[in-house]
Amino acid sequence: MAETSGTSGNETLLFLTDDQLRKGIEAMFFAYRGFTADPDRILADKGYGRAHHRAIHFINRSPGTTVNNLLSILGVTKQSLNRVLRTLIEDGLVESRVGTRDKRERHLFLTEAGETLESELSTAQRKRMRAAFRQVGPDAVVGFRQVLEAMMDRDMHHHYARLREAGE
Amino acid sequence: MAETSGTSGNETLLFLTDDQLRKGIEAMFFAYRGFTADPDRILADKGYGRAHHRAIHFINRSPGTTVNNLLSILGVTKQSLNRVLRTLIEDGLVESRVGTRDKRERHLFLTEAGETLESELSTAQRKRMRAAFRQVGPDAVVGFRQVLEAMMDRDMHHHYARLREAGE
DNA sequence: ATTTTATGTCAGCCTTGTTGACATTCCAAG
DNA sequence: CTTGGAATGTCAACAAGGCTGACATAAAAT
Repeated sequence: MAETSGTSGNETLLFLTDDQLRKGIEAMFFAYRGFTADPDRILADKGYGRAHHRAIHFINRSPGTTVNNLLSILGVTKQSLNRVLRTLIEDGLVESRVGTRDKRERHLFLTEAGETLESELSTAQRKRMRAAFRQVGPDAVVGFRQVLEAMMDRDMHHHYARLREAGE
Repeated sequence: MAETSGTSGNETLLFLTDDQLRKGIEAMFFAYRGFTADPDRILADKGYGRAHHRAIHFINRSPGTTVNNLLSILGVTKQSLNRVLRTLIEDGLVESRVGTRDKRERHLFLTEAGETLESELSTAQRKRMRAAFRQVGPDAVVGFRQVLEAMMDRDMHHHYARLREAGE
């Protein structure tokens, strides 16, 4: 969090041609496909989709999170998330506990089975990320993260930073 | 193409914790949302989706490309692409010419209206990419592209490289 | 000439996004 | 206390864009 503070002086008048920018755009497109490819394969076997993966990931990251909190992270409607959550709960991967302080809220947890799937998915995804990071070296990794952070919307960066706090 | 040649010696035994990798994964997730946000808004107004954007982008990149070539780039089924192409053709954004040498093929071109929309979309997307690149500086940009390339599947990297040739 | 292959189209299904209507719970104002 | 509004979660129905299967046509092979 220290190194990304503000627009600190590096407004080095860069000549960025449309070509350079377009390469970045296309790289982003093709890389994202690779990024999701391994989890997608695993999920397809079990009858789930990418939406299930996202839910599982962020429930694992913040056990006990509420549906509403999850909604603002995922940026979908509650109705859309609800469908996914319902199947995960029915299948025994996620547990939904009614809030004690506020009974309107549902707090979400992964069951053991849920943690097993989460582990399988994130292991596959980390494996690819690790290979890429190793291939290019630590400086490139820093640059990678800097650009991605600069590309996020403000509120997404907020969620990203809050998750980082917790994990660090 | 010169600087990315092979696994050249930088296999520097990196200690990559699961935490570091997960940060990369989450950065990728949140950043991709930002990456598509501006075009998505423009498209929604006109009744199109992200799939239309992808088709328009790559037709613009390779005018006269065939449906089959587009398919392998986009990585979807021809039936799925066909639905999108049909609406674009009906709406007069894309022109489909039957091949002269091989009459089975359809060659795809943007019409003037298609080029107008393409320009609107790519201008918005480049604007965000440019802002991000400027914010973080040229070294970070290099690292960004290196990681993304290392994350692509082999065949996607192939398409990426072929497009780069043409644009350079 | 007839079969096989390549390419593109049409029909129908599934996931996952959307909006609208609604039930429950909490809280604040009367 | 009760009543009206806000917050939260659920149910229903629809749209976009993936998918597979069946099929038409053109080219190539036998």
